[in-house]
Amino acid sequence: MPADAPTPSRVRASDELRQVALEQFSTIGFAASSLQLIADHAGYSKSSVLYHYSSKEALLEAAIGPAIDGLEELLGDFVASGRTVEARADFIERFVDFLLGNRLAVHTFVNQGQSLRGLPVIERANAAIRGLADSICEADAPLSEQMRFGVALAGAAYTLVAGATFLEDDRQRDDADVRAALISVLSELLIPADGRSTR
Amino acid sequence: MPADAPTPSRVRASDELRQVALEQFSTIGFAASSLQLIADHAGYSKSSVLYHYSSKEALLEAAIGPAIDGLEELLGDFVASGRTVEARADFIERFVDFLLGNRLAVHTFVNQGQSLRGLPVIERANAAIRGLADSICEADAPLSEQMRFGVALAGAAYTLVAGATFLEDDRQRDDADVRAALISVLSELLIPADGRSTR
DNA sequence: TCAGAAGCTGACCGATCGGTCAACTACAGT
DNA sequence: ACTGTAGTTGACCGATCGGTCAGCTTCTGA
Repeated sequence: MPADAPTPSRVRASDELRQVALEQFSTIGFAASSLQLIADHAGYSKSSVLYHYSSKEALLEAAIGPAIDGLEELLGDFVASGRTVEARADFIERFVDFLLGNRLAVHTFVNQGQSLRGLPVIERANAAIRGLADSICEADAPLSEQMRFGVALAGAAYTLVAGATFLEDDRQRDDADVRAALISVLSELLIPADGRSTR
Repeated sequence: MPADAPTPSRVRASDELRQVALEQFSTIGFAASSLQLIADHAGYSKSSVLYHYSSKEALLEAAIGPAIDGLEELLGDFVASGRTVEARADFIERFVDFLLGNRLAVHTFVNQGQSLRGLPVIERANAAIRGLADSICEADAPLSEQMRFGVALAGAAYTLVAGATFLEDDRQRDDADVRAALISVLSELLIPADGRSTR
């Protein structure tokens, strides 16, 4: 088989397993997602899962690793850019897009970042989240300012992510509408206006 | 032993176990908190845990049930009161106090409300959360308004709760300061001002 | 003194966990 | 036709899970 052929009509088994695993990890949790269950949902045997991924932890890494990469890149760019109002506005937009494009992965490492401590990939996610909080909000800022940032970021992430938990039977929103509304609310909270200052 | 004597100098074993269990459930998760682990942390045997609580699920119920009762009462009072600005302000204050007084329990059923679906006590918690979202924000409100409520409530809950996850090595905040800052931010988001309306 | 309840424990049970291993099939290159 | 490799699988392993049970102590009320 040519090396460049993307396995034309059939999806790769490893991709299938990674996607099924991500769905399980984000909905019922990593601990409760047994390899047997993932294998059943994907239509394979447990042994096949362990053939493509050397361990359950490796499967988690494959499932949420790329999203963490994206978050790290987002964080790096924001730090590199100035602390200007424009940089903030740009960051908010990219952050919302990131959330919308990585809902399941974000749900997984945000909700289980505490319980899964010790796993390298989770430590990486926690470091990124912490870096995000630190960079967007300096330590000497007043507490109400820090609280505003915390509520904005956590609220945005959890609202999207918990939409799957508590609003899933609701009519599915148009992503574009959600994006606009979320950017609006976040800007209101994070872009300095009237009396408040950036630092 | 007289029935009214509160076991004077010694704390009750069941209370001790309930507290240890709550700590474990909120930090490493319900699934990962084995009865053996809880027993070890409390200085009892696994059999003793199952003597005081008929099952692991009963232990969860004892650990987070009271907090859910409190949330339901809070919700009921808010629904009973009018939809006035004063009612909202009062609700925000009580809500923040509730979060501060039930951090571990809230952490548990907010973060694991999805993965633990099926357990009666968790269903009760999810119903309360959903009722809260529904009552504070009517379905016909504009999306940006709903998003504002979602970000506010979820952000507040998660900020306090994730403080334990990502900021625990930080110097511990004065609860009174946190309370004031959080009430300030939530009021800014939820109390209708300038152009926006209550419905 | 003694009956009995309360509290606590180790031994044990079946089920399930993550993971290993040898064997089987299908197919590519030679 | 032969060989090697990728993919897949069931059988199996030790560990741990939640839960049951019989038995041990300690104390109390009659």
